[in-house]
Amino acid sequence: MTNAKAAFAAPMPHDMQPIENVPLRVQVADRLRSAILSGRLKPGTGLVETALAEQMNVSRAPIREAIQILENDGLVETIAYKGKRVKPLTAREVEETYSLREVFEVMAVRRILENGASLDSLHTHCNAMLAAAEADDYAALVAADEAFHHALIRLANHDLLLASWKNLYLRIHQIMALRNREERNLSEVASNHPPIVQALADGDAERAIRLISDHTRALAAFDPASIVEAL
Amino acid sequence: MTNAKAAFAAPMPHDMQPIENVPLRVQVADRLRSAILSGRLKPGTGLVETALAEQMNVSRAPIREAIQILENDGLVETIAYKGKRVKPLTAREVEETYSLREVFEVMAVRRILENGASLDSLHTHCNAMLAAAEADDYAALVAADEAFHHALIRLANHDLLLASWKNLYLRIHQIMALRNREERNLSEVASNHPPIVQALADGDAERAIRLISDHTRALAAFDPASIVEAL
DNA sequence: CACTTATGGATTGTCGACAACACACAACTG
DNA sequence: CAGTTGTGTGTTGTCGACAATCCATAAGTG
Repeated sequence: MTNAKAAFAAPMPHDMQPIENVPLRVQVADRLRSAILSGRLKPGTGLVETALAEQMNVSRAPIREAIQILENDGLVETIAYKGKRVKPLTAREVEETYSLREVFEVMAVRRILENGASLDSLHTHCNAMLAAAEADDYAALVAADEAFHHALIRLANHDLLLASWKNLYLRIHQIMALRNREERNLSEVASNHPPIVQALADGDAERAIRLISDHTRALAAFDPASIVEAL
Repeated sequence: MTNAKAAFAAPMPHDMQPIENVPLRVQVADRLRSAILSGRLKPGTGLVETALAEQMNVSRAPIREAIQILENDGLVETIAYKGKRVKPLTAREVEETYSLREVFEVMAVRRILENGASLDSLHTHCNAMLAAAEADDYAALVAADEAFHHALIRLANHDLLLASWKNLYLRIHQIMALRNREERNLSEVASNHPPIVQALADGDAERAIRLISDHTRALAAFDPASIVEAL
């Protein structure tokens, strides 16, 4: 693998990674997205281009484009000549988000059973969840949970499904951040997942689908009081 | 309903509709989208901001934003500092598009059967299709077909599903435009739909789902030769 | 007082110019 | 001639300024 071209070049330290050129709009979009998904920017909050531009010390152009990116993510909405704001979350939207997610995951399960795929990654993430539950580490549990479902979708080998699921999961992130963490039993959440993997391993379509359905549906419970209504 | 405020105002001709202020970016986006969906702009075609700006006699800003809109529609892709182009259509993408559409429509059928909804609109569009087939009017048939499926999704009463379906259908438009019209029997296509409505009316979930599944799957057949490969 | 018509402030929409960047190809160097 | 370094060209990325639009509020009008 060693490239002949580099025969002359000095030995490179390993930590000299390529400096990546991140356009401003992406940096801005990432910051804003993170703020929204973490709940620091609440639904209904107005986003004013000039103000953001000044705060972040860039011109309005990248801010505009960043906001448009978030609009595509479904996190921000624009009202022409009036303003842009973090999209308010309605109870209906939450319900729809989770129901669509259920359909996506069921589709993934179907495809995995039809086409076959290694379930190793699922096992790994299951173990991570159990460990996190053991350690009473909420953040780690959530991360492992997402990793599990992400892996599940990826195993379906369907790029469009994966992209759609990722987009949908953004909102789920947001919802989870806003939800008052009426912590359900961590180990209970963790223990929900291994049976799914087992059903997949057994090739038991009906059981796998039922488990996934029940699981995603259980998460949809949402305290409407924690929804921040529109301005 | 006559508004008291308008008591003084002159009688208005009916055809004096409100002139809507369409931002340039939207006009540009609509034009470009139409060109892509109709196949006039083929996959792989490069989109150069300055050139488009000059052609359409606007500045680059609205062009940029329009292209970003199309990117969200999944019709265009950007390669940083290199260019933007109409997203190439791979056989895989086509397959994925149709398989996801199938899942969406099955979801809609399920919800309609669970929640109930008036099937009048479906009947109307069915009749339109049959009439179009009778008249051997391909364009009308395609339009009625889309209207039928659009109505089906709307009946599911799920805004997120509707939005996702619309986005997906954009690509289907494009695919149909590029496909060499190996015209299947028009009346055969038209006659596929009434049984679906009947199954819905009968509340026969399994039959309705099977019919919809078969129907969308039948449409997925695609001649790979008609795919315009990347540049 | 009911209604219409100015006015001002805030925000987005559009513009033209310049900077940053990637790529291809020419020029150089041993 | 292999490999490196410079240079040019075409494209996107960013900027600051100005125009268009909307909304709320005030001023006018009978």
